[in-house]
Amino acid sequence: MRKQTSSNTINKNNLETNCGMAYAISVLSGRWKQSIWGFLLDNGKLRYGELKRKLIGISEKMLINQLKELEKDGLINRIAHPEVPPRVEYELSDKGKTLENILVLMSSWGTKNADNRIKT
Amino acid sequence: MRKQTSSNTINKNNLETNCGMAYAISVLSGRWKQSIWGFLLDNGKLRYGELKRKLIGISEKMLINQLKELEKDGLINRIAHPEVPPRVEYELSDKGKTLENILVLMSSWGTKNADNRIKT
DNA sequence: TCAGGTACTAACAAAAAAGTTAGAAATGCG
DNA sequence: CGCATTTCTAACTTTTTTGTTAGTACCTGA
Repeated sequence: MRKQTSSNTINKNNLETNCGMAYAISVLSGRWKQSIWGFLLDNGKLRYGELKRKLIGISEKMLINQLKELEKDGLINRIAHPEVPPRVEYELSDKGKTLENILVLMSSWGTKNADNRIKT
Repeated sequence: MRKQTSSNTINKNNLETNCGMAYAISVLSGRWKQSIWGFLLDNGKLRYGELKRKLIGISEKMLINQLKELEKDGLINRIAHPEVPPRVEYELSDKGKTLENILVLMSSWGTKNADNRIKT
């Protein structure tokens, strides 16, 4: 899908491979990823449908999409039970859990600083 | 420019206003912002042209664009000297500097974890 | 007077991200 | 059989982000 030769993609890859900070931000940068991460931290395992109910406003496409990316980046585990109707659970992986310290800091930085924002 | 009623924008705003974590990530999420932040941390003040030379591959439009956003979010200060030819310096604001702890953590998390990435 | 350096701006185009809508597979149950 | 349940796909559109290219304004100094 993605054109690997566009200068857009080239620049992005350079930054991500050269800089751990950029990589860290990139794995958390989807519109819904932080929320998903937070719900999984609070709840342990959650089924697809439970996540959908918690993430108010998300579409099925975006939910799958964000879950797939988080899984690809190794932050979550997908546990599929071979049943019908299907039952799929998601949970933070060990790698995903190692973000906790950082994200707690970011969260408190954010709530402390968001109000200082200069309005447009 | 931006349509404030699209569900895209609504979702984005909801997440950013409800969650400090999302706000923190959003102010750092431009393609070049982390690099700009890093150079300003290392160098103190930098002129527009100096930044441009350091940010290899950036276009003038993107440089201005990212600087304007960082300024709007209060992370950097813009110091314009009334001279000809113009001289404009950028530096981290106090608010911008408060991100240092977090970004150092993120950076080391990133370099530690980027290799574990599951390739496509 | 006119090129040169500096920090931008504007108009447009391409690419990526997000959203919408419709539907598919698989099986148990009435 | 036909329907419900659950987790996803696929095709398509809209919105946002990023990139390209060509300028501009200003004074200085030759």
